[in-house]
Amino acid sequence: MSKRSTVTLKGLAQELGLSPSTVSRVLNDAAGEDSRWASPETNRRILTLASELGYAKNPYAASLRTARSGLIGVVVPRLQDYVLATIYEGVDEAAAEHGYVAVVANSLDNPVSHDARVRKLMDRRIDGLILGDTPFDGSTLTAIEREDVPFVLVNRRSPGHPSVTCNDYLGGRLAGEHLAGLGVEKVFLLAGKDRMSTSIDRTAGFTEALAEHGIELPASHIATGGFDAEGGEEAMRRLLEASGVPEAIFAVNDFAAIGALGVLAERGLSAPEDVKLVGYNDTPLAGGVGLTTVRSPMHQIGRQGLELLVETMAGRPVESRQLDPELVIRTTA
Amino acid sequence: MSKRSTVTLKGLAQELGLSPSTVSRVLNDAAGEDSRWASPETNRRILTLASELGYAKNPYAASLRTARSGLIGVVVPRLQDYVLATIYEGVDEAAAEHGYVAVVANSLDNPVSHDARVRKLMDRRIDGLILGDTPFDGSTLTAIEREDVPFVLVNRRSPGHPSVTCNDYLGGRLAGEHLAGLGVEKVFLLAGKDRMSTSIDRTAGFTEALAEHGIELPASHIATGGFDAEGGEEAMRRLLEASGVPEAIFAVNDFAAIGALGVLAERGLSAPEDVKLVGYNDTPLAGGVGLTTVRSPMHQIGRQGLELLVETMAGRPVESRQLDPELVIRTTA
DNA sequence: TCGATTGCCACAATCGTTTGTGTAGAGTGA
DNA sequence: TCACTCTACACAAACGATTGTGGCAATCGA
Repeated sequence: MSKRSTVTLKGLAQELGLSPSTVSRVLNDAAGEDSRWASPETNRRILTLASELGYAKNPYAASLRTARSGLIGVVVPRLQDYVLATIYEGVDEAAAEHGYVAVVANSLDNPVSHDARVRKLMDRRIDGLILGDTPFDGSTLTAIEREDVPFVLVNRRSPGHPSVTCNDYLGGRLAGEHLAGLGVEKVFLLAGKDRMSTSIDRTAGFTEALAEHGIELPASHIATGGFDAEGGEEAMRRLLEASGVPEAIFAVNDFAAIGALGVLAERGLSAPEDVKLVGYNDTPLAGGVGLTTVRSPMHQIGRQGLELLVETMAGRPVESRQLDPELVIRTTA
Repeated sequence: MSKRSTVTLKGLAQELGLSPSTVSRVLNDAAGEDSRWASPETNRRILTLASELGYAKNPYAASLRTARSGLIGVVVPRLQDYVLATIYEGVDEAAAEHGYVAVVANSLDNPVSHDARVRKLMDRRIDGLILGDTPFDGSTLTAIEREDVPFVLVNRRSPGHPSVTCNDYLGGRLAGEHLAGLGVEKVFLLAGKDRMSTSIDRTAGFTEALAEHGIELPASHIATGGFDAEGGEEAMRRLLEASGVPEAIFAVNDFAAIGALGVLAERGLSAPEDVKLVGYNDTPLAGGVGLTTVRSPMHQIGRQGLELLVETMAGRPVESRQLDPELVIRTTA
């Protein structure tokens, strides 16, 4: 714990009367105390002096030599979004366990911004990339594939690329089954951003489950929009305007659901009395307002995303994972 | 845009028939096209070839030589918190403008975790540090002051250290004045975590404003707790249990306010009919549920925090800044 | 016309690690 | 006893930039 660690490998070696190479090998050996690179006695001396002097390797010198940075880039649409923030926490946690440090960037779901952010991360010589903002068609991936940095997708999937996501199709089904079980007939769907697998899959699962129960979902009962409260409000207003009041609503995102709830309240409508409402993700606020919702394993998605990435970085073949969601029944449906 | 940029400074120089030093100076000169380090002709040749080949300097080699990393560390209690996520976005944005890249870490408001995260950032040789999790007494700062890395506080202040915060005292006053103007007498305060300036200052401003209107706030009407929905629920329950139903409530955080709203709803109480409610920060959800709240300039706090940091890194003297909040009246009060 | 300046550029040391290659001595087996 | 294999290290060459120093022409001032 000295002033701004100025203790170097060479310094250590000198102090110990050893050569830097030996000290380096011992310090880097995972075996630690009983590294095979030096005598037990020497091992001990190196380790203790290093910790005494608070030696911390200069990551730049090391990276320069090894051409590995120990950095993992993460790009998300927006960190303000609780869902992505949670996923990132999972990534960060797992990254730390594997000795990496994660660096995030917001793409705002804007291709230009996306490319700029990715480039900036590349310039930092990241060892791998985790993408949380990839559309279903994978259109933002072309620039990345040209460089040959390993990457994996999280939250949103795109066919042909390794990803870890929630099983959104199943999630949609859970919501559909539940609502169908409630005996409703006229239902609205706040579908989120089209082109994203989260929307596409949840929508597919939902409509299919409804169909199996003889409930049909005309296009006029579906509205796309943002995944946030504002997006939910807006979509809700449009549907209300065009098709009147429904018996039930499925919003593919809790925030959108809460936005919808606000709009309903304006009209003097409340859930579940006037209309059943189910959301998606189970964010803390859902608990706060008693929202019935589909819980997605956000944190796990992040963790496993990172793990999948280290696999691909190690050159091992990987396959995408889908984590199961779970229906959480509260009061709104 | 070649494969994983393997083009180096030396390579560029060779290609151009120049020495690396010249190329380096020109490339690093902010003057760009008309750098004074080489002839106009040479300047042009260097710049164009560099961009043609997609040359990106190896930041590790550069950092090794210059002992500057271009990295700014940011530690926040939790990125899941919308407020901190927004502040971070501000930091990140301003950092990019100044040529830095920001790296975040969650401390969870846990001293052990805090120290570990800071250490990890230090090991990465960050050039500066932005702290969003400092308690009023500055107790988490001792380890940091020992190293001599420049740092600034954001969101929460601590006397004697440079910080940029919301003028929370004023924010508290705004809430107090507003509620007093509504003619209420029995009011509750959900004060958040004690020991944090955000709580302390908002509480002080609020109670003083009330006092000026002859309204007193006994200790039994104040509850501390987390800054999230859960914390708000819990605190609300305790107060309700101990002191009955109030006429008004000020929660120092929107999420806590929404949590309280949920608890009120359970009891069949609603705002503003049964009880007036005002929150703090003006997060998007506040708009969604019609919450009257004090808007704090979160994004700006982040931006200016970074700017204050670059000032101190440049060795210039700085002083703390307090940004003014603004009352946003919606429906709950 | 001559010394001084300026413009333009090259040399070479250096930052702190990592890692391929050597090597002296101790131990081992036949 | 001899040829070998280990053990336990040391040497030295990278990695890719930055930067102090220096040199050679051309130009300038007086």
